[in-house]
Amino acid sequence: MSPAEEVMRDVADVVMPDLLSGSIPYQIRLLQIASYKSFEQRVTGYGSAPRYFGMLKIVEANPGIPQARLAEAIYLDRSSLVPILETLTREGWTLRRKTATDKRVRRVFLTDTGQARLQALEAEVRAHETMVVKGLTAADKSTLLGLLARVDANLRDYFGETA
Amino acid sequence: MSPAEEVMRDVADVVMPDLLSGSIPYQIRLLQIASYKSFEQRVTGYGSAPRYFGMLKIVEANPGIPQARLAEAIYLDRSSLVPILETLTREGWTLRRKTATDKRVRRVFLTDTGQARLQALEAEVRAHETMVVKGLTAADKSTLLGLLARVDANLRDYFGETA
DNA sequence: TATTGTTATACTCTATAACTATA
DNA sequence: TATAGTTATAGAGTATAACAATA
Repeated sequence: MSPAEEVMRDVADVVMPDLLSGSIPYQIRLLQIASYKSFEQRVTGYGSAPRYFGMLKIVEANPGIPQARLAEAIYLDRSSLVPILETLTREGWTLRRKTATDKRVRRVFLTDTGQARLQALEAEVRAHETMVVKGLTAADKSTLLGLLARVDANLRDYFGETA
Repeated sequence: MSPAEEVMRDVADVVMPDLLSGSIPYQIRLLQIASYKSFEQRVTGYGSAPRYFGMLKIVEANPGIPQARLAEAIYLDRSSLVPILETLTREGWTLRRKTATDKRVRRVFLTDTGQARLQALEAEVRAHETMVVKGLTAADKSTLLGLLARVDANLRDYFGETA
């Protein structure tokens, strides 16, 4: 068997192109996938809530937010939010109330038990974040968030110009 | 109408919780979504290839890589890779050849035209990256990649310990 | 006319399990 | 027994278009 006929048997032997290793969007993408997977794997026992933790925190901070505003805040079409709220309402996290002054609008709230369970979930979220940023000093984290914010500003400019 | 009855009309009025603004995994997640969306919106005329650019670069750097190794390199199940390769092969980017020494294995290559078109696509990818990191110095980019690599190391440790 | 929430629908992406052929 | 590729299938998650109610 000539060397050219041998078959690669181990991922460790795969050559990663420099272009990818040095690409900030590519690294962010890989990191996001790994971070999200580890989060979902670790945080169990909260039904569908972990994946909507950010959204639930926004509801907590904006009690009675209209569905359309909530959808915009998490960059979803308002039709995509409907099944999510149905699930979270069925699981007891959220409730929707009609608005007296504008009968088109339904306002979203946390239930009392949703509020309480969100505290417990938040502790798990913080623990996960601690794992993710282990070894980074407060200055490192601040630097990282600052650089990510600058990248985010570029993307907002881009969408602002093209929208 | 009492103030409490007024309805929020603008996303700008939504309060973003500090926990989210200061969360590195959450910011990475939002950034990834925005970055990927801007990339797909900008780079057109290359069929399905833009979303698999990273994979195509890995094939380029590892000509003849077995499907199973390629799937591992991009963190996909090997069954998920099959329809992707069927599409890219149908569009003329890739080809698969059986291996003489191990008849189970199919090795993946770029076609000549795939190789040539990948050069043109790469120019678009670089232009997109330039937009994303606009305003960052070489030192900033290096710092950002270094901090992301440290986060990535934490996640690899985590998966290494739990797998 | 425009907005809100909803429904119907379709498409993309992914994993799991089971199969075949080979090793 | 284990591995490589495939197929069938199912489940998220999302968007678009069209609708009724309301502004």
